[in-house]
Amino acid sequence: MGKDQQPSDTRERFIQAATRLFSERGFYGASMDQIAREVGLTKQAMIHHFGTKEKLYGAVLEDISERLMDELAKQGKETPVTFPESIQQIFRYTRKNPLESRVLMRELLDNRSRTNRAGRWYLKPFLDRLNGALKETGAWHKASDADIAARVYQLLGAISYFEVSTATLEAMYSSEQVKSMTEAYPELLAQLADLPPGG
Amino acid sequence: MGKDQQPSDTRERFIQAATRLFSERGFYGASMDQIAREVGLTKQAMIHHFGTKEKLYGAVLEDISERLMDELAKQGKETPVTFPESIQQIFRYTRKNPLESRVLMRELLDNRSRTNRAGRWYLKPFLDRLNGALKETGAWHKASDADIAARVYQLLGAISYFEVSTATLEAMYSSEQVKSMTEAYPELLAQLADLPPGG
DNA sequence: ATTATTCCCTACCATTTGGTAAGAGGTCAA
DNA sequence: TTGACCTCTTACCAAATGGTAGGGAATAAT
Repeated sequence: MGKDQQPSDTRERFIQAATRLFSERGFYGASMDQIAREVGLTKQAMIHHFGTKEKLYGAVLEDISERLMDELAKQGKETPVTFPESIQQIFRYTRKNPLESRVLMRELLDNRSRTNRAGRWYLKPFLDRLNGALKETGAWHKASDADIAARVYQLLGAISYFEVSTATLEAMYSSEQVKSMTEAYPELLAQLADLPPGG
Repeated sequence: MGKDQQPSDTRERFIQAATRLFSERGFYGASMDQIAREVGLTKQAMIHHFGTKEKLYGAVLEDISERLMDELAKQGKETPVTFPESIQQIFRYTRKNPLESRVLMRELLDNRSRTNRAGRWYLKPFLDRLNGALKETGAWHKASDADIAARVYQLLGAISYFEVSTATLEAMYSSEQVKSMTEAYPELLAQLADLPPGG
């Protein structure tokens, strides 16, 4: 937020560790002491940087949101890309950064109960950007904003859910099966992303 | 599990309260004291019935799994139903029972970190049943188990994710938009469920 | 040289956590 | 009537929780 926001390295390391622990155990399950010790500093050092646990968590979300935006920006820089490609890229990104998917998913779950005080929803710009991309796509020019948002959300849902549940899948099915599912998934996503709107 | 498993009413009430609080705050966020006070009894009374927090949680999962199976069984009783109809029914069910969706989603998230000791995965029969239903569908007869599981998982993912994130959606978009998205969603699901396998 | 600021520490603290110990009151069988 | 459960209670407990208070060392600004 305000301030100069120099990464300060230490701050960055706290955010990294917090991302890991929040992703594994959730907001309530991860303790400040744990996170700080992961970095090799004390809980109070962390409090010095972030103030409260809530604010630390906010910093983590902000960080994730930025990375997702960067990913999309990076993509569009050279070649104009299609919407399905964007979706596949997000999928690949979440595969490479599973921790962030988990934090995001948890945020959606916790959001309702934790006081949504700031009212600031860190992911909104990212979603708006995807919505815009879909709107530019052939059959979607005339689609309503709601239809567009629904499709985008469905795709993100499928992506997050897949990533998040991989561990469970592996416990239920053979790891070969999981592997072939994982490989087949981008194509499935692309199919769905290409599906024209409405019934 | 073992024992006679008489519902015992009190036990049932504990499970109900636990479902609510686990869905709102997750495994770590919900305290035994909170849950018990919700029922109007003491934490120790609850411990008497369930032993530990983990076991209480297990009972909650077991309960949810049973309800989902019942829902599918109820459906198939009179008319043979199509796979898309099953999916839509699950969607309607999760809409009516949002707490359970949330608990399920959280379970997927927590599963990895919490010692998956029992190795018992309460949802497996439910998933197997859906997989079976899809296999009976036209173009899916020859599809691989992995492809089938992938499709089922994608659909369940889209359903859970949608339900779970409704609160967040409402914070981001107008509630009218959310409403129309919600109404459009079953058709989207049916479309996806009808989509033939492979690329 | 001195002040202010940043970063991090030790020392606490009240509260809450999951869980144990021991027993009270009731029901039911022998 | 005795004794064995079952259900639920009060009384504890050690450990962990998020957070405060205050200071020490280094760096930067004056």
